[in-house]
Amino acid sequence: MKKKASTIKDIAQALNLNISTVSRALNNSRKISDETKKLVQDYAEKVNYRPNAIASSLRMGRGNTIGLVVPRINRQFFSNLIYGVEEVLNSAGYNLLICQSNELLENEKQAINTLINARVDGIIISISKQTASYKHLETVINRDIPLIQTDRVADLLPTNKIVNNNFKASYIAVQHLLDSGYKRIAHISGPLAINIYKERLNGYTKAIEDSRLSDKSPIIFENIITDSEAYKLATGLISDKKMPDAFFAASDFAALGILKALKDNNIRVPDDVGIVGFANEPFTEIISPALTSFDQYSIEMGREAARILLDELENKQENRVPKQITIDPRLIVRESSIRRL
Amino acid sequence: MKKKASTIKDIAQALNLNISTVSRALNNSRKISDETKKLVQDYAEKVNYRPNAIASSLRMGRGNTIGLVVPRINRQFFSNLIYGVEEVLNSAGYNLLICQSNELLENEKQAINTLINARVDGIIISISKQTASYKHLETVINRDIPLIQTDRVADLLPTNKIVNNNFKASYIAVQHLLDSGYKRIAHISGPLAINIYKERLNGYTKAIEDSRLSDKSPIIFENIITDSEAYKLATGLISDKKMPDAFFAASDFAALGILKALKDNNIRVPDDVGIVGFANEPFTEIISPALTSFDQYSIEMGREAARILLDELENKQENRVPKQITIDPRLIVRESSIRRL
DNA sequence: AAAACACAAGCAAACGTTTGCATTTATAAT
DNA sequence: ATTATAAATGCAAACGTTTGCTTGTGTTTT
Repeated sequence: MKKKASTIKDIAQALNLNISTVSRALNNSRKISDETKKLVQDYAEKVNYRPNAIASSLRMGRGNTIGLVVPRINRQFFSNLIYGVEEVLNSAGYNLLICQSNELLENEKQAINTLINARVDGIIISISKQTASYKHLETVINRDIPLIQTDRVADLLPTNKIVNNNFKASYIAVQHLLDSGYKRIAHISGPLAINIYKERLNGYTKAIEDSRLSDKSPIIFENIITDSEAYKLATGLISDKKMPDAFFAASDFAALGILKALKDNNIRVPDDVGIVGFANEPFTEIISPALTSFDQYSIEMGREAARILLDELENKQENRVPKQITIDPRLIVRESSIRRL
Repeated sequence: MKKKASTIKDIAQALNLNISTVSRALNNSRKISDETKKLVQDYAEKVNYRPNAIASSLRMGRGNTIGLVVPRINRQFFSNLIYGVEEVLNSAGYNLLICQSNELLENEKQAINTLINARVDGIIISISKQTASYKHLETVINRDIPLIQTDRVADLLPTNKIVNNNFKASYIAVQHLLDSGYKRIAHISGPLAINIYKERLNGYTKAIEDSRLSDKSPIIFENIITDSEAYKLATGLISDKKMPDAFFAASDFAALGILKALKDNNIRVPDDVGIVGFANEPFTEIISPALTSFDQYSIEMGREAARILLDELENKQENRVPKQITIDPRLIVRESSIRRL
């Protein structure tokens, strides 16, 4: 004997009013007398009326929902991003539909599909490692669904973008190591298919080129992300006696692996070898020696992505020019890169 | 001159069919001839038809969407939880609507409201620090929306629950410290309004009682969560010369604060003082000495929560008895708690 | 006192699906 | 040839809102 949820129709019936009146009363329309409004609202309260957002969405043609696609929800960077997105979106009255691609293109396509079908008002995405074809994203654009790319972006797509200045940050990282007196600086890079790693690599290369070093040959190791990969790499370098005197790693985890390997082989950091990481993972300030790294303002990136999206939604105008917001990561100097002389 | 998205009505018109036929063809109903199916499906493909999930939801009375409410998306534990939930839900064809309460009851209520209005099929929640009144959750139950509580739960509410066995884990933590030869074991607790901290405290107390220690007086410090709070606490204990010889902290961050303070005061861990934390935060195995802690299987908890929910949704039956799934956290022994003799 | 005007409320269509039932057509059973 | 049966399609209502338009009152203006 469960009573089903009450609708405006029920209320109208009970109060001997028309549903349009009830609807307007609940939405505080000025066309309705205060008297009736109170009557309706009180009764709605009493019967625990909850507006059916689905019906409303259908009628209004929009659901106040934003879709978000990230590679992995539980990576610190992305969970911070989501945090920021949710914060802004929620206080603007939007809901957040979240999908993760697990770094797989197939899942990403699937997610985009779901979001389109759900008629989200906009989509924020950080593309997967595999994403090299952009057809699914073009579909989004063609449907006039505002699309914002963050962090990992497809440069060619004409969408708003929120990114870090990876090039500049890397350039600064190398300069910092040079300033500390290191001379043979290696770069540990990630999968170059992802633009951020490519950019960090470029920043590194340029900085080395621009340096006053006599030996300007870059030392690059690609596709190293986990600490164990880095550990192996560093161990190999030690036994091959090819140890550089500094590392700029494109990820903190890679930096950590290097650090562990060096410690295990009694090579002193920062005295013998300097290290700079990237992302300012929580552990960087906790380990010993604390790791120099870059704060990416991930929460703020999320907030900004949401803000841009809201702006686009609320000031709908023709022929917008896609803009790109670039945030400079902040170098956080810690022990691992300051040579005690 | 933008063409609006095509609907089954458009397809029906173009193909000179009835919309019901189109609908059935797209849903692969057996009532439709293969011929017509192919015709419809091909045409739908051609015009890039996307079913309007909102309309479908309205008609069907359900939207294949699950709501999730957590205190903070970007805490490791919760982002892992979400990861697990998303994984299971997504492959079962459900969408995930995420809200964070920011540890505020008001936000939590608001989130629940939104989710009810969105007519989600079920809700998974980890309640906020402030949540002491459960009216909003009762509303959910009264509306027959399946509700699953995880980790932080309101015991009195008759819902399914996925929890850690905090009592048992704490008991084991203390036993482990006793086995390592520590004799004055303190407990650093969190806000006791949250059940998990209460349970951990109880486990600690019981273990001390059950011990063979001559001095069985518990040493408890409440409401310490951040590492800086713990740092201050430990520093105070040192200057007051009231240092216990071991700490079991209800959070890794508290444990970290203690550890830092001890190191800064040249007290050796684990030789002079032992430490055990809780949650197995990523940093625990990275710092030196590595911190003994408890893995909570957070991803698996998320998966399990989602599974339970799906089960409840798919095998709808009257008078279900709410069940509680308890997961034993796993003690991960690291350096910080093994006394080298 | 008639015309003009607000104001409040009602009517009905629309959003895009799904689905029970009715109808048509082709096929099988008598 | 007639009827019963099955197969394929069409019709129309329903889900719960929102909103332009119409209608009915009572108040103001001339």
